[in-house]
Amino acid sequence: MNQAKPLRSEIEASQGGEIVLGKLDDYIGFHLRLAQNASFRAFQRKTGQSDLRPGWFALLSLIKDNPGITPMTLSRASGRDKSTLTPLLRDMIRDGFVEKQPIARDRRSYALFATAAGAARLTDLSRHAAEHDRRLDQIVGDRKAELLNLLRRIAVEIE
Amino acid sequence: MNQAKPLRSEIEASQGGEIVLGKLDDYIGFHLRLAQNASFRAFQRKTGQSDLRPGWFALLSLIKDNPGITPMTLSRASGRDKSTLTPLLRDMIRDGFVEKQPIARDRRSYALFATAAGAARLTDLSRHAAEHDRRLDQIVGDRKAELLNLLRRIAVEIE
DNA sequence: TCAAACTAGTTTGATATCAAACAATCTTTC
DNA sequence: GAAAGATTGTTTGATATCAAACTAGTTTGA
Repeated sequence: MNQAKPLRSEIEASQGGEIVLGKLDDYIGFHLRLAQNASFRAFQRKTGQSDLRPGWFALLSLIKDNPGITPMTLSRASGRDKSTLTPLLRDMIRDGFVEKQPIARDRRSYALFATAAGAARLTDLSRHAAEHDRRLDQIVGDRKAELLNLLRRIAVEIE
Repeated sequence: MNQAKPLRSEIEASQGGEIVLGKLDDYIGFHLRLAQNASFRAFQRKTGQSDLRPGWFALLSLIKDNPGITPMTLSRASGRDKSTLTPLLRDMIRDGFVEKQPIARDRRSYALFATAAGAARLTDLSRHAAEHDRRLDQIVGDRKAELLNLLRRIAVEIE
């Protein structure tokens, strides 16, 4: 349908601010990406000045709250591929925010711990992250619980 | 708080499936990323076999529904930086799915149109995309309208 | 009118990300 | 207890993405 040559009026409309989303407007995946992208960029702008890499906050937080966690478990908890974590962990260890210890019963892996410097840095980052998320809280208002539930279900149930 | 050395029980717990999300569990941004990432990966797996690049679907759909749209407008509509679009558009034009035409009144820019091949490809992609989004629809059930509203508001209002 | 400010698109550089292939180690199965 | 299979972490290769710097063209305003 609508295979005909576009009308002049349609073309004119496309130049202005009147964008037709079409079927896209009904796609959860599309809006999910738009929202996440906008949120991620805003967070990055806020923390970028504070010499923080955006991926660090979630990882450091998880390591602090789960002392001895392994890279593989961390990968699942943070929703990122294990190979993505390799260079991030290397840098966090190099910079003294995280330490690794061998695991006796599995020599392939290692246990991760936040150092005192890591905990301090996390506190610092938490200020920015909390500020950012407070903005998100404002936007969603009293429907936050429901939103979180839906997002959790999407993350878990999609395969 | 909880600055003390981690208990052995905590360490053990971190190895298993019991992950403590801590403050993260209350962060919209965190769950947004998790959900988007999972959804994106699932979509990619579904369409990857069909020789489709995931970024193409939204762009092609927008070009088809907005004949004559410029890269800049497309950038805003798709939520991606203009420089991200450059190589994507180049490839879509090279492969004959999209055509560009000069704009008389602004020689810096150009107008984009979907070709017949592009429309055909879009139809093909739509099948996969619709299938994927039907899965998302199942997960969110009757709260879809509300979810879309929240996601739209986040994308627009965060700055 | 024409210089200054702005805007559109491209190029370049830096991250982030996944997936596949690999090596080392564990676990299972016979 | 040894071979086969599974799991963990790393390396490598391919995209996607943004931001900043750049070029070319347009708009503004003095």
